[in-house]
Amino acid sequence: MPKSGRATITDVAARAGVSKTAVSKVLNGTGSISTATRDRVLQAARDLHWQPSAHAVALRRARSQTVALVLNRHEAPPAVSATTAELITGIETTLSSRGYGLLLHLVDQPPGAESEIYRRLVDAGRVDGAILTDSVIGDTRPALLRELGLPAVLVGTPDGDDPIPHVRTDPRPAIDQAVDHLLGLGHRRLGFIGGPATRVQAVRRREAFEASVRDHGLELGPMVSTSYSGTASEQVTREVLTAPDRPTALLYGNDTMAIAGIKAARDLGLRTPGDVSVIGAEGQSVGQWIDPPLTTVQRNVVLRGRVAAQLLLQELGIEVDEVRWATDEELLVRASTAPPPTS
Amino acid sequence: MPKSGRATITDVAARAGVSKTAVSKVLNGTGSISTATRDRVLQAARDLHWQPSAHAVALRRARSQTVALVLNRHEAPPAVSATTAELITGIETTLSSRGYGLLLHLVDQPPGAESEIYRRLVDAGRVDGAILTDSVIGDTRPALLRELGLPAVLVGTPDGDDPIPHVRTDPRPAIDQAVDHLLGLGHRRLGFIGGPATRVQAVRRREAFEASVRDHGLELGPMVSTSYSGTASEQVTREVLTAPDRPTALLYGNDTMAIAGIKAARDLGLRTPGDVSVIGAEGQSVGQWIDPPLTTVQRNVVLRGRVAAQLLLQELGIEVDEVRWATDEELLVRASTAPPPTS
DNA sequence: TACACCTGGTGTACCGGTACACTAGGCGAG
DNA sequence: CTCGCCTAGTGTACCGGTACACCAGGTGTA
Repeated sequence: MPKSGRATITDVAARAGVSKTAVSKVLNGTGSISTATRDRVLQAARDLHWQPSAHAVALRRARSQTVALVLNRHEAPPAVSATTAELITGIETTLSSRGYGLLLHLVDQPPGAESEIYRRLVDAGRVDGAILTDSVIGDTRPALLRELGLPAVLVGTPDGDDPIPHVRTDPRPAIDQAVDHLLGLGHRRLGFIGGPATRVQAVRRREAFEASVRDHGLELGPMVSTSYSGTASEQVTREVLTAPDRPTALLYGNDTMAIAGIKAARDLGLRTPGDVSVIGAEGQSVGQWIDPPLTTVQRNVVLRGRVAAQLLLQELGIEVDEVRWATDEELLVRASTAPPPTS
Repeated sequence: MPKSGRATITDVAARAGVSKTAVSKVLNGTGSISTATRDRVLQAARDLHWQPSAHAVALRRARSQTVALVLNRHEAPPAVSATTAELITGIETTLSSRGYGLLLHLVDQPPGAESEIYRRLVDAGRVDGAILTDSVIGDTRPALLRELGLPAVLVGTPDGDDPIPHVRTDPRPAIDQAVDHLLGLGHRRLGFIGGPATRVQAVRRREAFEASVRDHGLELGPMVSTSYSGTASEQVTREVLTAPDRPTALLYGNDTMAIAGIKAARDLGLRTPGDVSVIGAEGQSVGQWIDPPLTTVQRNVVLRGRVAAQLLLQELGIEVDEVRWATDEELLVRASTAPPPTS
């Protein structure tokens, strides 16, 4: 008779008339068990709604089947942004298909001070691995996690030549597409308003832009690094557009910045794309509804999350489908870019 | 000598020269322990970087200190939307301040088919409670979770008079603010383009709008329920604006819908707010950068998440600060609303 | 003086699984 | 016929904590 409360392996064993060990073997497919017994056990398990206790298994195996995603909300108040949300989607989908859980953690301290968080997570044995994002210059997390013995994967570009497994996109091809596109339209003076100089991704992108412009035989226009927010972008854009010799086209670090930039231009009496062309990044869906529809460097963040999770599972010794990863960026031309004004 | 691998309670006990029981008592503040012993134990624990094994504790106590958030990505491909992201921020912040973890789960099946997910989570003892969102008409989840004995809290409005604890905002006050605002500008014919009729929140909002319009002594304009997406909104808006006797102002179910609506109007040659006034909902930050800046019914989703988590902790028997909750909606007037055209 | 009671501990079973050692019986080879 | 080996299991220690029973010694009280 199934009593109240959750069923245990002992209940299942009793109902099937076998030992606990037999049940365990059936469940894990280890050892040898006759088909008849197997079926009886499986039936008993179904009858009793039995699921092995995640904690008992974790305790015995010293494996929690859980992965941590620690997000830093120190610099960006909306810790979980729309992009992060997509990332989570990709990660979780892959993880759960392999029976892994995703433990989400938000941190308020500045990066680096998070070390205590990771240490706790590891010491308490809550997670088997971690996924990192938003790598910064001089990031200490990869080294910390190696020291703690916690497998980890970085979504983005590692700082320096840190050997942490990662999912990175070379920013150059998409930047080239954008620059080609603008040159094709007749632009000769391009500006760049990217993310903060503390972030590896932002720095690499900026470098790629510089290189691309030079390789095209152009002079560099204004280049600014600022926070990934609309507010910062609006202000910086105003400065860039009021300075002498203003650029006729602007590349931004993300779509929010680009949209805020368009507003800054508008406030100055400059039309987009008539007076200034604008290119965003990330490809959030809202870009297609605004006026003008935003030309942007689209990025497949869900895929990025999926690949990161696969990489981590691989790191944990789980069999996964072959991981293929080339790039996920592509220029999506809409209407915020046009030939420059004929001065 | 601290050996390799994680320290256990036995290591700490040995180092402090006491029994495991003593260490446990110190840690949990149960039983009586002299100050001297207490200090020795605490010191030993620090020395060894000891954190009690989450799984051992969970196994013994039959409590996992973890809460599930199951998101349904069946109807809305970007399972984790920007709004959901804010919700998560609120939930996680509160949870982790009490030592609780947040386990995130995405589901692809239609609502209802998720029951298997919850059952598994419960049977495996992975979580102590759950937070639900996006309640639908005829939602079976609250009943299911009651049957499973899993404490749960709903973010949103329960269907019918389901007794599930919840965080709900009466849509009426904010709708009244919006309607007052529009009437004050001189509008007399208002349209409503809201979320799908399957969603409780969307239905209540629509009812509130109807009631508000009637109570103001106006005739009802066109009212449409559609999916919470820009694509759907764009199409529906076009239909509403091309039908005879078109409204001069439109209320939307969220900001994305509103922004897509503005585009639809623009494509028809109608200016916002000159020809049609538009009001969004949710108050995503992008609304402030677009042209025109979006008037919207702002909502404090982070706070909503915080309160939901508090409620759940309370349900779990944890002491929490007094939970105060009144409403979190307010009309934020920007520039997408203006007097109607003088025909 | 005897007894109850409090303080500050110790010893051990147990939570629900898994790993490993071990065994009974059947069968093929020498 | 005997041995070895394979199949299909059983028995039990153990993972790292917590709960509960118990105990020594000091103090208060009748």
